[in-house]
Amino acid sequence: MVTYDSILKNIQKHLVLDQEEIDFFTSLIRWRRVPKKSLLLKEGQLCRHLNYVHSGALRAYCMDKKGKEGTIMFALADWWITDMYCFLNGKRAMMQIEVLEDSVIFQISKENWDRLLSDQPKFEKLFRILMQNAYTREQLRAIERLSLSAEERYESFLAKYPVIASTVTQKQIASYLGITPEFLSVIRRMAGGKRGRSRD
Amino acid sequence: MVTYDSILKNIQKHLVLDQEEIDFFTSLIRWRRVPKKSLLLKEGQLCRHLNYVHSGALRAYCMDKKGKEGTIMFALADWWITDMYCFLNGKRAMMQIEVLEDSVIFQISKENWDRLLSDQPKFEKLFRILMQNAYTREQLRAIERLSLSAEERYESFLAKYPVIASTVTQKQIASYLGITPEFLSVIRRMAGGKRGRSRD
DNA sequence: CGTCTATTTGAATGTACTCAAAAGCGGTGG
DNA sequence: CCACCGCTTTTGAGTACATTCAAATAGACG
Repeated sequence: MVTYDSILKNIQKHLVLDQEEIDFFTSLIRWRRVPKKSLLLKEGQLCRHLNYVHSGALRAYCMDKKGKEGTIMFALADWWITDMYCFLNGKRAMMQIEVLEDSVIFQISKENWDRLLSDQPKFEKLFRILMQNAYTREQLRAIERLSLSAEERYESFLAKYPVIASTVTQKQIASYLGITPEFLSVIRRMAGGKRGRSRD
Repeated sequence: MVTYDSILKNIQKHLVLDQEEIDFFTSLIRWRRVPKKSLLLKEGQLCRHLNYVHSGALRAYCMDKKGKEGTIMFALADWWITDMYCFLNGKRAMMQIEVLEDSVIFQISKENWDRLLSDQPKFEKLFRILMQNAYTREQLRAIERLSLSAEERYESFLAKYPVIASTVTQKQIASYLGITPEFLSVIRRMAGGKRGRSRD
């Protein structure tokens, strides 16, 4: 029913694998169905797994002391997601990972991840590339946060992640952009006004 | 005069190298003295090198359309710095890297970096770890930006990077935190006031 | 010593937030 | 199938946090 095609294709964008390596890799992962609204990771838990999203939608977020949510990332099909810092360092999670739509994920445990990297160092390259992509993405986000207005960040988000934008709520987008949902609503009204007027 | 000890020690925190690997690695890097106030990388240039700071201080920043600077990162002794996205993808730099103090750096060109990774895949692990550290650092920065006030972000910066804080100007710290130097000055006055009053 | 930039200070302004309430929308059970 | 419930989105008024601009002061460097 659920095959490893998606995750293997994702990996084989970066590595050439023989059958033995494929078998070893697949022996280390397990697939899980996770229902909408469930929490894949709760704050304070140990984060034991790295997750690949086969289908569905997840969101990682954290709470500030006033209870306001800050969305750290979204993960749709073909994305990897975990609380990376806690996964790597065996610390308790600072974030929660919430299931936005019924999803199917592949999980690799920290133990198996360590085994994968020590037994098959070839996979170092895969994770080097995934980490460098994640790094450059976060750095670009920091740059946009420093140099763009809330409205420009919203436009940039729509342009970069149109599929996410049409999957998640505005409240969630607002918490990713670092603004309130009320203010995002104002931004959308203003932007709509601009476009509307330009057609006169 | 300048030895490879510092960079080799940095690498050997993550990898065990034999003499041949050390020789190969050092054959791929060159050291450079760079004077204060010079630009190691200019916006629009191709970013051809990954830099390791042996001594001194560098800063990466970008300009928004109003000419306001946003500091992306600082790099003191024993840090790695480049415009990673452009280094990896051969794009023109979006950021500038400025020399804050007379510095000595080790550079590895993109060509040599590619060669290093293909000839000595062992180094994949090194860069996987450097990338994952950079990623988790940027992610934490995003979290703080989402959930902390300007004053709290400043306190966190002081706690995390005391050496940087005492090396660079307040203007530069402000541009890293995403606030104006005037407002940072107000924050410092208020914080000083708090500490002062608490001694009454 | 003079120049240049960083830092401080204050007033006026603007951007984004809080709070409250109404409207919209989706899901669920009767 | 419809009515209700809960959550999201919109709207507006008042407010707070942070910016801009201008000017004075302090520091660093040649």
